[in-house]
Amino acid sequence: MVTKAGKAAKSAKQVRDAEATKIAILDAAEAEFAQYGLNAAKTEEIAAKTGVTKAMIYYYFKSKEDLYVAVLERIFFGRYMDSIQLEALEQLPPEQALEKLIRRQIATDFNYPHLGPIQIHEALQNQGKYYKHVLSSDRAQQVFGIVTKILERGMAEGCFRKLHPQHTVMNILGACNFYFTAYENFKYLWQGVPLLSPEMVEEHSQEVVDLILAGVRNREPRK
Amino acid sequence: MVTKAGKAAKSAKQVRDAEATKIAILDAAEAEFAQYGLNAAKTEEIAAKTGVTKAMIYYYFKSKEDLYVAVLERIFFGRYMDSIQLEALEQLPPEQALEKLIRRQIATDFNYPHLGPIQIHEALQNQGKYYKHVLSSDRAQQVFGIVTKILERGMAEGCFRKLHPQHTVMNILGACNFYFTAYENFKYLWQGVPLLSPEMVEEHSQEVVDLILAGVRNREPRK
DNA sequence: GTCTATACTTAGATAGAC
DNA sequence: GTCTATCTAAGTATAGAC
Repeated sequence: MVTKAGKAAKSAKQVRDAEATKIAILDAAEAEFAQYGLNAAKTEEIAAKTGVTKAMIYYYFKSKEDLYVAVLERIFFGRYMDSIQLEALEQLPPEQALEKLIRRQIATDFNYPHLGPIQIHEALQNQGKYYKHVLSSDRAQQVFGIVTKILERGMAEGCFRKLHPQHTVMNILGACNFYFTAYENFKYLWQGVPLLSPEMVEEHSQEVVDLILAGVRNREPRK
Repeated sequence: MVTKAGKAAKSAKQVRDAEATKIAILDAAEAEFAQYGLNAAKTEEIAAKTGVTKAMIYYYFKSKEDLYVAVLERIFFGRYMDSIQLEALEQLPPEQALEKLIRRQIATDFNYPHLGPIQIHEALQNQGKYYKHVLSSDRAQQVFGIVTKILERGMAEGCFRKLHPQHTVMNILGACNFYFTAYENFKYLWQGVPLLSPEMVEEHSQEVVDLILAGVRNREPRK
């Protein structure tokens, strides 16, 4: 998502504003890295999209690698974490918590379309090397632990059947994210289906919620 | 997956064998494109992995782009299609067909670890441009149509609840594939869990089968 | 803080010998 | 069919003027 501050600053040309320029570069870099990943992204392109010269990138971020790390951290801590709001789910009944989690995950994928692609490129191209310190941070461990806890609580209370929490977390995220990740291929398979329209995304949410909730629900509740 | 013919030919050095060299190049290119995608892949690296010089790549394939297309076609028509065997599922009862489909999809992901990454890079980096003619081919349309038909048959027969077939196809594929795609990131989140061991992949299969079958099953069958 | 110009490096592609 | 050498383009990064 393009930050307003960034856009505004660079459209009113030649205004010297360090913070705005930095943000504009981060915004452009985010889009470039989302499409190409660290290795195929070009600083030239990032500069062009930003509306500044390449030299500015190196002035503010020292190297392409450093810029990449800055983008990774901003999108995870500054976007994903704020948007997914996992803490708020801890107090809800397991089924409600799971439904909200799914809806928020999909809304986040839709609102921040660069998030998923950046994470995938990082996994495939760099084997998570630059993402390691993000995901092994206390904050990330704690927040993802909440999802596992929701599933365990559901099993303990008897509303969820016996599940492997870690597998289930991945399967849920897979169902949420694949839709967006694979969209550009599937549009050729299902020509004419407007997969990325808001209506279809809403349909997607509902389908995932129905599928997953039915998939985890315990059909033989204790007496 | 590295083709035997390719390996063998290039380990017995300097044997002039056009077909074997071509296969060896395709094998190396497949691995390189799986990690980096078209744009970040380097012909230099492909040549080094193959054990031949860069010039050979251009002798056999004319350009990096042409080599990429050759890899895409081979992995889809020559690997995926043979491995997934969708035609064999048409006659089975819907639930059995769906279970087999999931198990085969995951086995295919495991046996051909380059397949998923190549497809994803193609979607993200090139918006499916080079994959278009593959996925809009009669063969692909027909084969993926089988999956949709299995779901529709299940609904017609009353064993599946009301589903949107296209969403369901994507959600199933997402649950199957995300495990492998995101592995390199999740290993940092769940340190010590051997996600890619054969035992865990078997567990993954079982979890997805259980989740999806429970998720689509009709709980109020007609009388 | 921003630009222009440029050094340095790598990667795609080809020519020509063997 | 394979290699060495090389051309050319593109990309990362820096120096220095404004």
